[in-house]
Amino acid sequence: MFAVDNLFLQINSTTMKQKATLKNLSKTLNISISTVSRALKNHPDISDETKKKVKELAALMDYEPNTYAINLRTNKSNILGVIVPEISNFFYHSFIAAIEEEARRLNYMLLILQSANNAETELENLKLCRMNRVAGVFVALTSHTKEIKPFLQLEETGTPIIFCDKVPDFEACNKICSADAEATIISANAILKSNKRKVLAVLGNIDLSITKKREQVFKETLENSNEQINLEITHANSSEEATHKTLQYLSNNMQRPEVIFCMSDEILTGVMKAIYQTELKVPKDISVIAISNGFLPTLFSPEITHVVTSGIDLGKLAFKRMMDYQSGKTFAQELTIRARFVEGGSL
Amino acid sequence: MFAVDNLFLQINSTTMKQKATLKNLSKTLNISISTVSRALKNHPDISDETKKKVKELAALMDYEPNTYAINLRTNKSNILGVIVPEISNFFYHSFIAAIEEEARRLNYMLLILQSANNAETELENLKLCRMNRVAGVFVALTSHTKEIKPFLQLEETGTPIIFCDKVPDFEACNKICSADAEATIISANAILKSNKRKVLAVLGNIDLSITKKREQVFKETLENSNEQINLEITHANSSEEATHKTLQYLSNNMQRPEVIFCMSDEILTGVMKAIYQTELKVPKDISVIAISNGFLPTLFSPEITHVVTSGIDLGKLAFKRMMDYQSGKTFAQELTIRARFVEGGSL
DNA sequence: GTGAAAGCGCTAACAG
DNA sequence: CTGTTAGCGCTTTCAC
Repeated sequence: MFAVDNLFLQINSTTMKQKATLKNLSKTLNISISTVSRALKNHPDISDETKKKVKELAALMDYEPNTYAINLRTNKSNILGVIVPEISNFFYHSFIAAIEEEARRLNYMLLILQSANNAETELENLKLCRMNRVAGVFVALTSHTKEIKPFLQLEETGTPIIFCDKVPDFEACNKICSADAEATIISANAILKSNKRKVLAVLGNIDLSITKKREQVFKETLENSNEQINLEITHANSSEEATHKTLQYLSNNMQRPEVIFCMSDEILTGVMKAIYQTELKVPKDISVIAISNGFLPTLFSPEITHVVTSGIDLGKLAFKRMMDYQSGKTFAQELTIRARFVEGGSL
Repeated sequence: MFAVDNLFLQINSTTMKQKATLKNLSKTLNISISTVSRALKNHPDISDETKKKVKELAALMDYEPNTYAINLRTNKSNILGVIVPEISNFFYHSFIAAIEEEARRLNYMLLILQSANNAETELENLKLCRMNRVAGVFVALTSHTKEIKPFLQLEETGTPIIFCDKVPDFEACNKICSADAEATIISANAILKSNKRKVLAVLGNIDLSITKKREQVFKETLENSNEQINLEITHANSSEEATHKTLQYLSNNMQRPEVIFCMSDEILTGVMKAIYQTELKVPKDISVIAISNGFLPTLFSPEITHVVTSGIDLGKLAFKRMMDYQSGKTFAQELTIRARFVEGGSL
């Protein structure tokens, strides 16, 4: 204690204002920088006495290692890149939140980047990841991404890339996907079981592969059922457009669908607004089923029957894959999050 | 061109695999590192010829500056810290999205950290900011934060701290707030104007200063109106609790409120669920008004009349303040985002 | 057990 | 106009 008090005085008068660095610590203690460095990391070579001395002073001076120096020296970082088309989206939002939680637990930091659903911005984001020597990157591709070479190139230099949700076709890479087909099949089967025969499917941007996939599977499932289904399909690029399109179908009393399938949360909000604008009651006059991230359908009354593909689950699994990669399992692997049916009162 | 081709061959055979650094560039070009560095930054001293040569090679070798080296050398970074109690919250989410957008525009990167509404985690987050030599930090305090000294200390070392939304009482610091009182007054006045006299106010966690403030202002505004108002107040710590509490009031037919005031989006979702569980119709049987971030009220039908305090506006203003700070305006300043009344059909 | 020394990639005085 | 030099703070080999 006495020694420390002594030091304190000394520091107060001369070095207090100095930034605590290994060099400064070593100077005040009159030992070498390397010894200080080792002591702080509990290197076995260093005597307990020295360790104690060093650590006490370090605490006193609020020593904090300079991450830039460390990263420069070791040529790596504990930063993980996360590149998503957009943050303001239920799915990606919970995806990021899940990764954030895991990252914090395991002492990683996150560089969160959104591509504004723009392939060029995405490339820039990748560059930012490179420049920051990230330890790995999670990426959900934009719908316009044609070229994944830059990603694979980065991976070749030893930086793990985990493609999430929106993944490329190319096989030899790590992918974490939602069970899109499964979710769609579950939805279609629920509709079949409900015995409604006039079906309206409101889908997203027609250019997105996820839209194409869901459309195809949805159609097939209904067709293969041997039931006489009257299926209408429409596409909307936004919640507003979904409202608009849906209203057209609802206003035509002859053709009015008995059940509406919404392929996403965004579509669902649009569709529900359309329904509210009519006098139709759910589920008496019209039924609704959606594929969703899980939160939104519970806001309505009755709650909307939906199939969950969870961004949280996806984020957690992606993170786990990243950690496995970091510990050597670098082979390509495709993992899938299962879909889950959630009974609401809307079907 | 010939020269470049030549270089290419040379690179291909010997240096291609090397990481592009100033050193490597300088070696291949037989000029000094500093000249390369200057050429790349368009330093006026350097001849156009040299600049051209250097830039061509840099492009060819995919040169990317090492941010760690730069930050170490210059002892600063283009990273801004963002510390919020939680991301999964309409308000903070849009707050972050707004900052993200501005940051991207001005070439800053974001270190997004959530404190899980825990003062200790918040302190750790601050430490992460320090360790990363962030150029500034935006912070929305947790409701448990008692001690803001660590923040002020960081500011003393030259790192701007902008307190946002949940700000400390201490005056001598930069704050960006929503006009809480104003939003509450607008809500209360809307209720007074509606001539409903049985009012239920559903508020958030009673320990939060924002709750106290809104409660106090709400009460005062109603009291000062000289109208005979029958006001009930209840508190809920979660959406679920809000549902539960609201149901108790709704089930009692004698006492049933005519209008419900929801102090936040979270509360609003809970209250609406409760209403849905009864046979009551909005606004015929019961009216609703909320203070909100703007998105959620539009999901219901009729849309909920609300007062917007926008996370986006707050984020944008906070970012602007940060930039002003960076360019020298370091004096303490308190800025306020005005509230905006949005007519829905629920009152 | 401890220290000396080299170097990660870059910037910025200073010197020509 | 270009080069030399001295670090930023840290890790790590090698030597004692």
